[in-house]
Amino acid sequence: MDEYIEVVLPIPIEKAFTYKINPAYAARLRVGMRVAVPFGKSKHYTGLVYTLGVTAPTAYEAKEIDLVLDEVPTVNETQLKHWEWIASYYMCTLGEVVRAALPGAFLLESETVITANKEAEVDEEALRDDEFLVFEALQHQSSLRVQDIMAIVEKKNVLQLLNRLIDKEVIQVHETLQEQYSPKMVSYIRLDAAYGEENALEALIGELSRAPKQRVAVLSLFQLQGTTEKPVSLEKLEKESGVSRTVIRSLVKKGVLEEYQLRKDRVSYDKDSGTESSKDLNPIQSNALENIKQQFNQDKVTLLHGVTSSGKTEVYVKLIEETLEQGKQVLYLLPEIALTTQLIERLQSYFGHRITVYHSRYNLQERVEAWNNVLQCREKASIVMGARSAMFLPFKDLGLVIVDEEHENSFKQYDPAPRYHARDAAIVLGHLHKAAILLGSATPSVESFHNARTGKYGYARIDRRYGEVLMPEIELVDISEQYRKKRMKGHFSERLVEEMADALEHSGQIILFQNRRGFAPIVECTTCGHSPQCPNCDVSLTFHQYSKQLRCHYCGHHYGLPEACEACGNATLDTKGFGTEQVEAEVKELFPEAKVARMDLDTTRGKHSYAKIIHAFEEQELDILVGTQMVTKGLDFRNVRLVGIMNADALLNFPDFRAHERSFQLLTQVAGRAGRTKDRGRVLIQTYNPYHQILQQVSSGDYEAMYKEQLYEREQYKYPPVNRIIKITFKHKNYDQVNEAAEWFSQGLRNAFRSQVLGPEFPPVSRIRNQYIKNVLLKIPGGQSLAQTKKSIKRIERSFNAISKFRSVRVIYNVDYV
DNA sequence: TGAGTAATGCGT
DNA sequence: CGCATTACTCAG
Repeated sequence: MDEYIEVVLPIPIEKAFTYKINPAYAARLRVGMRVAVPFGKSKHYTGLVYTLGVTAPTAYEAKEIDLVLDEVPTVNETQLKHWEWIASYYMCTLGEVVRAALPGAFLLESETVITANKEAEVDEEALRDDEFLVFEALQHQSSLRVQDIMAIVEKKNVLQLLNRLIDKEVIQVHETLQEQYSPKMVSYIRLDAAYGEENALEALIGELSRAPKQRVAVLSLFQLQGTTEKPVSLEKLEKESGVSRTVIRSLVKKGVLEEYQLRKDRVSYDKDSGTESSKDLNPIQSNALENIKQQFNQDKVTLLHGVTSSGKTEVYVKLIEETLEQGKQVLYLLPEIALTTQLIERLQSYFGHRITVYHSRYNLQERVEAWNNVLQCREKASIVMGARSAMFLPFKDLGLVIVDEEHENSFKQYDPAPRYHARDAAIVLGHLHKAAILLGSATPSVESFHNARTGKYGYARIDRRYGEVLMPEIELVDISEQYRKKRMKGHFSERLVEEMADALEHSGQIILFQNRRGFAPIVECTTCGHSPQCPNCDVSLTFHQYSKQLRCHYCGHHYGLPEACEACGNATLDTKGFGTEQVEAEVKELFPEAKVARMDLDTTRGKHSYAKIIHAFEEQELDILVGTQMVTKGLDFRNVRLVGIMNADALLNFPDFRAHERSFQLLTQVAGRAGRTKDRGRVLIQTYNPYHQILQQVSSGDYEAMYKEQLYEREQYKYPPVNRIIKITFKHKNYDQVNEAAEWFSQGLRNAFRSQVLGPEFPPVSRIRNQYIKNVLLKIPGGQSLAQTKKSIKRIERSFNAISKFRSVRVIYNVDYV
């Protein structure tokens, strides 16, 4: 009797696929193991075993799996449950969740490999130009990938070419499947066993008298082995003896030394770190801690609302300690951007080697190791700190989930699917494990605060900064008035320049925040008003001074700044608006003595560049740091005396129901960077509109006023938290088709939901990478069943897809769109 | 999603 | 007409 299983593939297809299994495998197959399976005509994919022992399909002949890739399941049942929830809640396929959840190295895909056909004689004369190019390339390289061929012949479609080459018996094609993960091996050196005896060694030294370098190597090794019990690595021996690796290798060849390999963890910390005991809490913190524990006892998700630098981390540390004592695991989620070495080091000083860090800057191999550490419940994975994808790790027994900076909207994945909110998905995960769940923020999201207010969540508050540090003094500067009086120096008001000079004089540091990178967002011809646009997207190109380039921030298209206007030919191009680059340039002019650095997407591309800038600022090698959002998150600099916000209006005027909430959060967070020690910090906010409610609320630090006002507005206009929203996006390269499709779909929605449908509307940037975009917003009132609503949407989608002209329009769902 | 195939477009 | 590009279908 053949046995059959269901397999989930990491592709956006709703259903699982049935495969036949070799009876030899049947006994050891478990749900959650990875298997390699053939899929389609030539592809092989990695899939996850989803159901065992299903009945044989009748409608088709199931294929047989290629290979079982695991000894033990890579994914546990709790994870599968959690992923199913994500797929159904966020309206995507389980396969898409699997793709996002598993480290890339776990998901092997077959690749077509092209090799020369050694058997057949090739008649070079009979080859066409492009065929000859491939033939020639194969004389130098033993194998080529399809993408290599594309590069060689500079064409996208190489299928016909390959087929001709196969016919002419020039090449052979086959599929390979390779495990991408390999443990890191380190070479170690020891004396060959034959020289274990003292006199043998002495004789050896004598023998080597004519090879001084080799002799030094042997002596150093002997010395190293004498001082430590640990094995001596090749690298260490090289360093200690000052002898090159060729000399050592020649000794290995002679049989004097022996080289052997040991597996090494890519991610490891000193065993000694983490000995520091946790700090005693001040009364306010202990109070909060007690409060939190009480809420936990009632199984409530709890919101810790603590102002910037109030010492929330210390409270977390206490909770983590207690969880570890119960032998349970801890998940500590942070937005990517806040995962700075600063915070990680701080936690490591308490918990050291018990922490595993998991985020996007880790490479494939490191992620696999982290995954396996969690899977095996190793001590070093007792605490996992990471960005949103860390919650996909194979936890067995979570006792505590912390979501820090809970309000950050970067917790919501935007593209590709699954478009999940890590905070909300982590809460669900926590519930599955029956773990305690804590959300932390200085500026909670309106949603979470609302949940706390209505009693759904527990609530604890710390409203004073740690160590009696005062909240910074916030001053609003009216730049429209300054412009009128011609008091502005570039984009700097008189007040800001004064305060900067003062800060520098007292050797305090300064952070300047401008929410735009590049030099100027728009270049405009003063003669004809033309401004260069991106050919692929509906946006003006941003000017970048350092590269003298115009650049599109959506598709990356760029070219050198033209000398003259492309439309009228006059050399009268001017810039409009300003970004971080320009702020940096102006600062350098205003304060030529000061050391200035810039921190934005452009300066933090490299793997370590981010850490470098932060480190330099920490060590006070820099006086002024100019940056985008990046400077607002989780950084803790002792010596910042002044924070300047170059233009608050750019934030406030965002066309989005969350713009005000977000502005409040962002401004409060940046402001919080100032004065983290005894000296009271100063914050200057430049704006055209100093009487704006939000700015008033920021300067008085009145979170509740902001909350009340926002809640009122959202009740009026039926936005979250009173309603849920699903954004449905339509994408197609044809303008009319998007319009028609969106119109048809929203008509269907209106029939079902009437006035709850908003749009369709073009977003501010209505074309990206040559795709036109139109959005429809569906508002779902509190009482309405979400599951039922989604079913109706799916039903509409089915009839939508039945219309052939709509089928090529991509439909994207974004549930709880932020 | 991505590979294969059918349908359509393009230049001579 | 021969080839290349694009659209569409389907996978176990």
